[in-house]
Amino acid sequence: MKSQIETTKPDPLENRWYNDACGTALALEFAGERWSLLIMRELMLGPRRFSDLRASLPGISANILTMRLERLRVLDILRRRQLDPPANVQVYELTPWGHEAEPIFQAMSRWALRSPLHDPTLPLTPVSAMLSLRAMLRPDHSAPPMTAGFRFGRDMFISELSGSNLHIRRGKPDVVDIEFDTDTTSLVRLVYGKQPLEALERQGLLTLKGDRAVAKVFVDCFELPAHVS
Amino acid sequence: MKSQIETTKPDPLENRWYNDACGTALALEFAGERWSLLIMRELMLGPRRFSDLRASLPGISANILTMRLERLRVLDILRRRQLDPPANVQVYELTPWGHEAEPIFQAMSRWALRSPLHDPTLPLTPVSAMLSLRAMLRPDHSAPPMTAGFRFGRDMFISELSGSNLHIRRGKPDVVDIEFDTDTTSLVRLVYGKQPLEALERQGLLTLKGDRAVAKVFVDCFELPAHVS
DNA sequence: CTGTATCCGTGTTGATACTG
DNA sequence: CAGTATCAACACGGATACAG
Repeated sequence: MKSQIETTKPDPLENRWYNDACGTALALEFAGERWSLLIMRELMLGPRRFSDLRASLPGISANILTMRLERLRVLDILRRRQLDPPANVQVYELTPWGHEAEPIFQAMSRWALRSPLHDPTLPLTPVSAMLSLRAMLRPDHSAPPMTAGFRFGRDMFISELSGSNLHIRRGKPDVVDIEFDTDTTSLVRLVYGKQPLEALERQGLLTLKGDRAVAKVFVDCFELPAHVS
Repeated sequence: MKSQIETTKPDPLENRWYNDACGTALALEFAGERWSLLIMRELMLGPRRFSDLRASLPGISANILTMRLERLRVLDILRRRQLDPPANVQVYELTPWGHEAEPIFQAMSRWALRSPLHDPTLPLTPVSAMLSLRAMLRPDHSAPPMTAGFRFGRDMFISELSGSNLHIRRGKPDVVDIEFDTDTTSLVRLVYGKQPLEALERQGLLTLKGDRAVAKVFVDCFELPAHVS
């Protein structure tokens, strides 16, 4: 069929699945293959290494991850970068345009979490837990600006809440108003399950530093969408 | 691996691809298979028949369409409905929750169309053309409220522009301020390519009814996002 | 005519093992 | 650690046949 000589490495760009000028179809051609969007999600809060990604995406196999990364790279959604010595490792990071995909994740989350099939006890990566906060920030909350730190083992984040904006970056939470040291599932139970802070602390699932009242104000800024039917 | 006896009809619900509490992963389990989102897109502006869908989704095969429809039905994203006599045909229509997926399409479109790989000359279905108008409505436009009708052969729509809202429904455009009789590609050239109305009319690609000045105001309410880099 | 089911060739996916 | 190679299983798309 193709008049073109077959190349050893198939060009990811000529693989057009849908022949459609529609933006949705185009997005699906870019990132509609299995795993692609989840890889992008894991990169939304900063560069990651190959093995980080593999560990965060339970079930993906190495060859598929390689293929997806290569395709996303060719499409200019992400880049591969060699870290300066002495680290000297390579990481994958989103391009500015890749970062602009975040509204897709927010729209998908807000829609899908309304299903009664959502199971909040399933595991969650630190990145998706943090991104979910941004997606589920109540537009009508009235909390004052504050900073909150999160420690999920080695993964640490600093978030700055200010009005309808929640800025998130990786980093050791040094000077923050409140700091949670926990795992992602417990954070979900606290923030979305409205499980009492004290109960989680008593079970040893969460440690809070900072003002307890401020922490409760923070938690109340977030809300899962209501289930359908 | 599975301790369960295999059923003749595999339950679409037990097919969990990603084991992840993240909303994005859940959305991808619901609608991440090939074609699913495009089927939903085609239903966003009203019920369609099996053969309508098949014709709108060039490349899908009948068995795949059947499988996707069944899965979306079980998930309560769409329903199958028997039209009253004398029509007596069955149609597929989104549930209210299915309709709530529209922000996903908007986010995907706005993101993907910024790629230089977007080819606006590819074919476009009437539904995606109309939906794109809603996605690409400039938030800062200052046009007064107006109604615009669209005829793409048998597919007819009425849109009501009012501030930042563009309501769209199927229907014969009877009492509208302006009416376009054209094909989707020409509409794209007019609205996003900013090709002059008169040029398209001269080529016989478009017929306008109503006030020409109003039509130009309408067209200027829409804008494609700028390409990256 | 509308929609569904079955068969089959092909390409994609993913688990395992392996290499620089 | 960061991938590559191999191979089996599955999903896809096309054709065809079937049912209302």
